[in-house]
Amino acid sequence: MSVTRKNYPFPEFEARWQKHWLEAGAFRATNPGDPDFRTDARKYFVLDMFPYPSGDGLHVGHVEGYTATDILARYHRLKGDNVLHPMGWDAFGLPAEQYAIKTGQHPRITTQRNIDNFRGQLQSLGFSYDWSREISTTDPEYFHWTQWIFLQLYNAWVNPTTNRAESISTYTGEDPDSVRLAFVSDKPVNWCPELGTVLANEEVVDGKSEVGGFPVERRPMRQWMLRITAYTERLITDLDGLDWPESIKLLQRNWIGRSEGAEVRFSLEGLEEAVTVFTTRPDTLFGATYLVLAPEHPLVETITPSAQAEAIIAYKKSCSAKSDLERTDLAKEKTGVFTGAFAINPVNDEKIPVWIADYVLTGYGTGAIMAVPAHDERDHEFATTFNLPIRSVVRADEPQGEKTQGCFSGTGTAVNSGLLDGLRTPEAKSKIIPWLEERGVGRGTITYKLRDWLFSRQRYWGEPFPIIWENGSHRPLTPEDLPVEPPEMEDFKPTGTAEPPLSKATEWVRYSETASRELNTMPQWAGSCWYYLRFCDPKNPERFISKEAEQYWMGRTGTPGGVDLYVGGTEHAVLHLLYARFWHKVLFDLGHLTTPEPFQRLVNQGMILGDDGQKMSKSRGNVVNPDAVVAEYGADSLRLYEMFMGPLEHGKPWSMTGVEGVYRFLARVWRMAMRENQEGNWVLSEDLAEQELTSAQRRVLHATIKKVTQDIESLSFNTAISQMMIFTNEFTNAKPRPLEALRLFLPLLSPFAPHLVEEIWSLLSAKFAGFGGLASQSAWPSWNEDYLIVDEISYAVQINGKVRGHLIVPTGADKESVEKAAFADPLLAEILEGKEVKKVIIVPGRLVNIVLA
RNA sequence: GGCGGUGUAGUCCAAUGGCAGAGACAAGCGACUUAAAAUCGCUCCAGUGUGGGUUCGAGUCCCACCACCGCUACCA
Repeated sequence: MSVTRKNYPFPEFEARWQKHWLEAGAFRATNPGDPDFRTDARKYFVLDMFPYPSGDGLHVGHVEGYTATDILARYHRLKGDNVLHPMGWDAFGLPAEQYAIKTGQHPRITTQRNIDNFRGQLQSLGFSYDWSREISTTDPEYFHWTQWIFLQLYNAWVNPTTNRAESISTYTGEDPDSVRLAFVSDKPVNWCPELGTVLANEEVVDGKSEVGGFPVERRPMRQWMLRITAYTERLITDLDGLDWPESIKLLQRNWIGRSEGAEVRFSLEGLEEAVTVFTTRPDTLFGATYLVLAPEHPLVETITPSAQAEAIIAYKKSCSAKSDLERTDLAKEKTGVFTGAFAINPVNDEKIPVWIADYVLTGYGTGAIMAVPAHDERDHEFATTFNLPIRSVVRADEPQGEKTQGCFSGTGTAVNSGLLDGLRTPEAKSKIIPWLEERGVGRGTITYKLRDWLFSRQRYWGEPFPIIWENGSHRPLTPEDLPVEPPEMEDFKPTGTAEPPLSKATEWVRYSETASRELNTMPQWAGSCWYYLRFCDPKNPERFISKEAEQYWMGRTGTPGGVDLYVGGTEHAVLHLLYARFWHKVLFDLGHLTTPEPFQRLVNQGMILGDDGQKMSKSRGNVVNPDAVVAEYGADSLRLYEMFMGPLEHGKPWSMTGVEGVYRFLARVWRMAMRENQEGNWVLSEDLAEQELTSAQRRVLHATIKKVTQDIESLSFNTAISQMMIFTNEFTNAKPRPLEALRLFLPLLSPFAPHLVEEIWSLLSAKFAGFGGLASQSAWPSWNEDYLIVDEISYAVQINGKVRGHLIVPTGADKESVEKAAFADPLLAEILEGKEVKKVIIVPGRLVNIVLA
């Protein structure tokens, strides 16, 4: 830390103002019904992705997003809005539990310590959160309602006629458990032996766990699932009405992975069973030269003649032995075995062989494909490896040249395809589907990549399920039984088997003589799926959110989303943001919410890189600790620097000298009002005076109000700061300095550097009029366009687009007089000597372009 | 491999299709100072990754390529 004297005395006042704001409740949002609720104010709900309180503390990446939202929150307060700007903790999760296992400390203790640390760090940055609304997902008063929402899911189904969730009591079929939105499944799941838990598809990357990078294998286990697939269409179409980055919408659409195509039934030679395949290219049916089933396909045993049985069993064994990691590693080499069975192609009655291969996945489509090696790369590779026939049935529009070796997977014209010959690919598709349907051998259909959400984990540190098992069947607890708190346990280590750690709490597990509790817990995502709702009404003991609070904070007219602005990192594009939308829609369908979408406007902050341009990491040694920056340069400098680095959405490298730059700027602002006297104390500057602004000063001031206002609205904080630097450069040396400039400027700076502004504001209010109260609660200034007008404008004079001279004309001159003035210029006359003018283009206020023949 | 994003001064970054520079960092010079720091003032530097195209006019729009970053990956 520097021992030199600070350029401005931030250590003397930053902590003081933080304390003052907190004690005064300066940033408290009011709900309808509160005594000081203002009915005339508009609501503004600006939300951060609440952090997981890790032991490492706050990262400069957190600070970036949190500063952006804090600026918006403070800006909207100054505009008079009722601003909801809350903070909380996503505190269940694997790292806390693993740390607890390592150190023997209960996760509740370490989590509480980390939360206290995070809260202290956030408060030291002056963020204007309404701390009276703080929540933690691990608090029983909070997860009470997480469990309640699970019961809503358990007790609901999506009625196919309305395509909306409703009470399970409206279901008239025989097996309600087959349609519940929360259900039990025995399908193969992602099991991570190292972590001792199962994981959602979204948590598995390259066959490894997203947390820790441990190998993940597939094995069948009894697990709770959430039927997110019932919402695929709405999760896609409702993206349209949201003000989100297109790239994030695209990520979600791709993750949901909608594919239009057809299912086609291939009968099997000598057998009653048939194989149904899914294809997006039914127009290539005539080019299908073999079928492939996934090794786990249920028909494999049935269709395999005894002669082949051994080879098939051996292959299946080798596949299941492979972890997902190995399967992806070996992606290039296609493997497979002929089953010995043959299928009949329904379009031409051709007899084609049936193979099994692990490049066909059991979970997608029907788990079986028709292979068209001439027009699908994977099929082509497989057919080449195993010497299977390749038949071309689509002619490319353009000759493929040398690439006769490869396959053509684009669209073109059907050939060698009987009734489809001569048709373009889209027409061929729409002709063959009705043809298949008429003959009962196929139908048009849509499949999705999105699978149901695996919702249970074999962990201790998570929400217990409000479920009881008795005689092998499950039933829900009632809302009166909530919350279900986890048992106090000394030993919460994973058991090393699929048996969850809660099984060791035998007292807790036993619910009655014959019934026992569900032993799994919910995944970390559960708590973050609805926390934004709880912020609206965090203390309500009766409901997860009151009707009034929900309608007020989440209601919007004309748009589907409730939260006005949501800022966070891209890493949640397909996890949290998809899960939260799903829960929100279920609660909406069940009548608990008024909007169909949770987040209207979403912004992703870019990643802050180390000063070497690399991702910050401990191993690279390029991590910047926000606490150290605050200690050396102050909270305002850190906030301002992170906003000045560049566009919010972009990745940008850290630069300590850049921090010094904004620090010097803040010191200049300080010296606009303050002067250091002989004794080395800061006193109000004698240059300050109630003085009329010059027209040049007034122009800069109002241009600054305009630019900062517009740039905050568009989240262009870096250019807003740049404009405030222009203002400061203009005014630091002005003598006398008009107080009016500070009255209007300080509120502009206060969302960015709130401590500094608050301090100057209070020092000025002691001596001058018009600075009363807190700067954080003053008013946002407005600008006057008239003050921005200048008397004369310089026009560029171009010949054929090249600048050749300049021209000063009075503001507001019409095109004709500008043109006249341009031609009156003797320099121009010289250049134009003997040339023919073809065209004159005049851009008002900017330039004259003379086009010569 | 696919998708998305970004390429502008030594560096970070600005520029509704209209004079490439708002701001900052770094560098240099000067003022103040016994000196230094701090502060103040001034100065320097690119024709916008490459190649085409559209246009009176392109950093900006279109096409192709290159580089870097991010996401995704046998999804039929």
